[in-house]
Amino acid sequence: MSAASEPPGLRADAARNRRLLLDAAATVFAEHGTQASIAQIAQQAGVAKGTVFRHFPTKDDLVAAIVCDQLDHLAAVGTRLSEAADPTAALFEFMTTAVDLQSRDRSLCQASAEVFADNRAVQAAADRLTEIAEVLTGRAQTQKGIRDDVTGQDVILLLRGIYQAAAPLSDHQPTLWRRYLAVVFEGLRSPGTQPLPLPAPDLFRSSGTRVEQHRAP
Amino acid sequence: MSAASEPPGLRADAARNRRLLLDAAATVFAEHGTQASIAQIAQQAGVAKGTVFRHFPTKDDLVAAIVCDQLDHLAAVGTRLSEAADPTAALFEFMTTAVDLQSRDRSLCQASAEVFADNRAVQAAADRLTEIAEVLTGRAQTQKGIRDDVTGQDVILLLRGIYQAAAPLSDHQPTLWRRYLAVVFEGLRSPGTQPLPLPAPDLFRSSGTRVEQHRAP
DNA sequence: TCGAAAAATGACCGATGGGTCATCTTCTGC
DNA sequence: GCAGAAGATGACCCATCGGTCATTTTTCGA
Repeated sequence: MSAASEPPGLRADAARNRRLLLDAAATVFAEHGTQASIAQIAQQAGVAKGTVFRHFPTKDDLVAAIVCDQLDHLAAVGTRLSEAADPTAALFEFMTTAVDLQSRDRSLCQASAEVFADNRAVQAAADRLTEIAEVLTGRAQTQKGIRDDVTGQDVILLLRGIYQAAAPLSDHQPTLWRRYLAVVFEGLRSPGTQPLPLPAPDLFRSSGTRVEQHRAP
Repeated sequence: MSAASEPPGLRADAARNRRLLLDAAATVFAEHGTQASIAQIAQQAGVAKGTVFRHFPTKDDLVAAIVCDQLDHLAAVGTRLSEAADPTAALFEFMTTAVDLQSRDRSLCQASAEVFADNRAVQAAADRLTEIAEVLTGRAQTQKGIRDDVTGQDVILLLRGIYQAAAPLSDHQPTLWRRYLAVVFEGLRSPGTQPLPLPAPDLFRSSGTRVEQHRAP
């Protein structure tokens, strides 16, 4: 996808190594999270450490490339589902896919909160994803499938929560998240006993630039 | 509480420093999470680094002490609420308190998944807390306040998820978690459109020993 | 085929952070 | 108020990790 597409003018060996690196990073980050070391990824790719930094100036750049790919993949799924016949079922399927993806890739969930609130590319990918979630949510609301005081942004944030709820037991019960997805979706379904407290989160200022969300550790 | 209670036979200065250390650690871990360094805590306590290791042989021991205190505090709140007149409201208040505590203490949520699945003391405290959650949940179910196919363990895990959903925006909207607590509680309320998928998680084997849950990174 | 540019390499650097230990300080029982 | 034990100190050790760079290897157009 976007980050994985080779920049033009690369020498043959460079292009090959770049692919190897992206594949290796995806694998290693998925399993060990973003705290995996550059050395680990270099080894997995069968390449020297210096080569990693030739392709990605900092570790964050590499993580960002991987995470953007995942977010774009999810956005593509969402786009496809936004034309489904049953909008509420489509939203549920979107959420299922998203949490499942998180459960298979430890880096995805980390990146959404950690270092990348201030990374341009990740921000943009996250915004695209939120946009799709907004569409899916809106369609389900039109169908009266879910309560109308939740937003796409709410849905995105809840995806993170659902995965994290089950995460402590993920080694033991890898699909436990389905249980909590069901609870949350039930909560989204009908207009509840009362409206939700607090306004929905809004990541955008009137100017269109994103609000700072988080400080890097 | 348990971990904070001074072991007997300590010299006066040792006892004083131990208190200073526990207070400092609670403060620093709450703000910066468990990745805060020992040096940082020593400085906050006004004590040399070596002193920290005299009182707590490893960093994990110190983190465990702090986390146990927090878990026990929460368990105490739960115990008090388990005698409330309105069990469903009591459960909701328990959950509110728990998520609020997480939002004020970054270490609490980290510790529940990270290094401490295999720490005796933390495990025991978590078990005590789960026990209380079980009672609160059971009472709310008897009152028909929440669906009867959720368990106290589910509630504990969901607490983590609720906090984590709002965490990416916690700097910007510190009480956003109330919104997602409302969604989840709505999901817990009445018997939904269908029973929850998957059996509830069960941390205990028939022997009573806890199942291994997570590998340390 | 050859030579220059591009890329790969891996030893190296500096910062960080957990943990140790010889030495100095403080407490406490007598 | 003294002696010896308990405790505090901080310099030090070592492993890890992100990142750099001089040197060597590979590519590829002419």
